[in-house]
Amino acid sequence: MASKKIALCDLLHGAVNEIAPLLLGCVLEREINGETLRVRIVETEAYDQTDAASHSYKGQTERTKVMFGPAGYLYVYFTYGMHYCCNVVVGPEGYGAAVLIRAVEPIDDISFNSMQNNRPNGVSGVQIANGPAKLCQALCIDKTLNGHNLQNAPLRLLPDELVPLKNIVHAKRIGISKAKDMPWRFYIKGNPYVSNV
DNA sequence: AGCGGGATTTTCT
DNA sequence: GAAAATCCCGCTT
Repeated sequence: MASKKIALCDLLHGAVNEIAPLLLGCVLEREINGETLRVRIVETEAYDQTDAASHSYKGQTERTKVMFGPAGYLYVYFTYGMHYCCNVVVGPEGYGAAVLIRAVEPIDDISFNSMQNNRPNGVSGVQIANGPAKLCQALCIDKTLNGHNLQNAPLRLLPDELVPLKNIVHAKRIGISKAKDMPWRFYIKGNPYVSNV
């Protein structure tokens, strides 16, 4: 036993604002077109049903029903007429909570190159995945993955290195008009892929 | 470096 | 009918 591995279901047990920082450092493994892309999560934001900025705030709807389902599933929403963003559903079934994945870092060159090819107009460098809609485009995540179980192919969430607390920055959220002051955005200190530093 | 606007469609009022 | 958990481009300091 070289390292103690955490099970996904254990990691997702608790309050959403406690789980959001724990997802930093976890790996997303996306299988697409015969390739396996691996990225590390470097920035997250917490949302739950007590929060005026959350899609689950006004109760369950057709769009948000995945947020009210069991933990460990993917909630994908479409916004601004052109963008997808993805969340990891947490919390007990019946409670609407999820963690928005805001930025990821490719783990190897194969992942980096494929992700860059998935982004239009020669976007390169950290720009390929330093935002919630950017990473969805880079990893080909759209509404067909809404409600997907993250323990299965073609998209898995794998607990990995726990990021030490001293390397995690705790900040206000970005891009929302309500409840802006809730310090529910988390990112890895100094990581180049973090958005809007 | 920073601000402002346009793209474009789903979702809810 | 309006707003939206965004991104990108162009213009101004």
